[in-house]
Amino acid sequence: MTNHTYRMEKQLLLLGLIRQRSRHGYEMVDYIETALASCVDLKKPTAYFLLDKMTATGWLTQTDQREGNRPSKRVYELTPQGEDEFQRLLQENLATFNDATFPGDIGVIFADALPRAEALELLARRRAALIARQTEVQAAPPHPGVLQWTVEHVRCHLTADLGWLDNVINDLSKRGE
Amino acid sequence: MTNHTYRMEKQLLLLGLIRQRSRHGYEMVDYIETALASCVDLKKPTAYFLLDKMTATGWLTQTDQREGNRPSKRVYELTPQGEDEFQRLLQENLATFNDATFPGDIGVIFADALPRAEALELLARRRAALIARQTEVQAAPPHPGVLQWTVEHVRCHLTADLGWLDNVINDLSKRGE
DNA sequence: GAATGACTAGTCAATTATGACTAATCACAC
DNA sequence: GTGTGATTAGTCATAATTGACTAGTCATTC
Repeated sequence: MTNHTYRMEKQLLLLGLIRQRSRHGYEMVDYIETALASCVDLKKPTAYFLLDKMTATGWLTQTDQREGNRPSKRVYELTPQGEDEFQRLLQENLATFNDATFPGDIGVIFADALPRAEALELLARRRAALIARQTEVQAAPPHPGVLQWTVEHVRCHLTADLGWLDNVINDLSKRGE
Repeated sequence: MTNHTYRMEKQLLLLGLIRQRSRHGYEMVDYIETALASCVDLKKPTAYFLLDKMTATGWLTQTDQREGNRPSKRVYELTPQGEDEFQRLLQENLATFNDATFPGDIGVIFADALPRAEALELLARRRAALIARQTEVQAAPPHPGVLQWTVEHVRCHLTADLGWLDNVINDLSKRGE
């Protein structure tokens, strides 16, 4: 009855955040979209969907907290089963290696459908976007604790990517000389 | 009326393959799952779905070819509008930089929920899987033409990833000394 | 000649994900 | 006092994707 569907990482992430301390939805979604965008892509409706599903399964509890007249917060907490599931997902995640896919390679594969000069110009734009991203990451304030690792991860892949892209551009511009 | 849905790369890929020469479905799906797995994740039902949709939109034509008693092949060909769309998608793909996401980072973020020795052992397994993948890629026969670039891409990201992972393992094993 | 596996076609129900929307409260600027 | 934007909640129709299945032919092996 293992649950291979509903990409586990998303559930792991939500469970992990709630485990650190009880949280409410908006807070998590906000945090994920800002601090953790480099790890997963998780939008609000999906988050609420998973949160409800995990509550139904018995991994979470929901409690409405109302402070003054503010719209009420729905606070999520981990149940013992939730903790078990968290442990399981965490172990699996840590032990597994997933390699990335590179949708950008598809364009490269078909690049010779374009005049070479045009392809090179478009790739130059891609390169500029990569550099911009790199600058952005370098300029970001240091992230606290473990998050530093995620930033480092992005940084090192950007560097690798730039090297590869420069090779591609170089090869392409030399072709047929 | 641009079509941002149905992740463009998948359409670009199908259009590009059909553009090279007319193809039938099985052939493409097979090729994508073996040679192009590092670029996209595209399963059969999705492929047929997109192929039908693009035919309905007028980018492709379908012709059934029957040789002898063999089950018929459905051969796809590009229409002029298909060619236009291919050009558009190709230009966009080449000019765009997309950074990867790293679902594996989620586990790392929560690694201290586990005894350190256990976390390290699990990460060692991840590392072994990465190395295995690396060996596999190195051992693969040289790919023809442009596909070499995609292999190179994977290779360089695996190297980067290994470096990062070793840092993480190292940091983690030193913590609290 | 029976079985197996590669080649070819698909389908369908179910799962997974999101864009775009509504709604309410509060703090602050103008 | 009137906006405007942040904070909190969500929903719903639709899009996107896939696992698991059916179905037929051909070549080859036992």
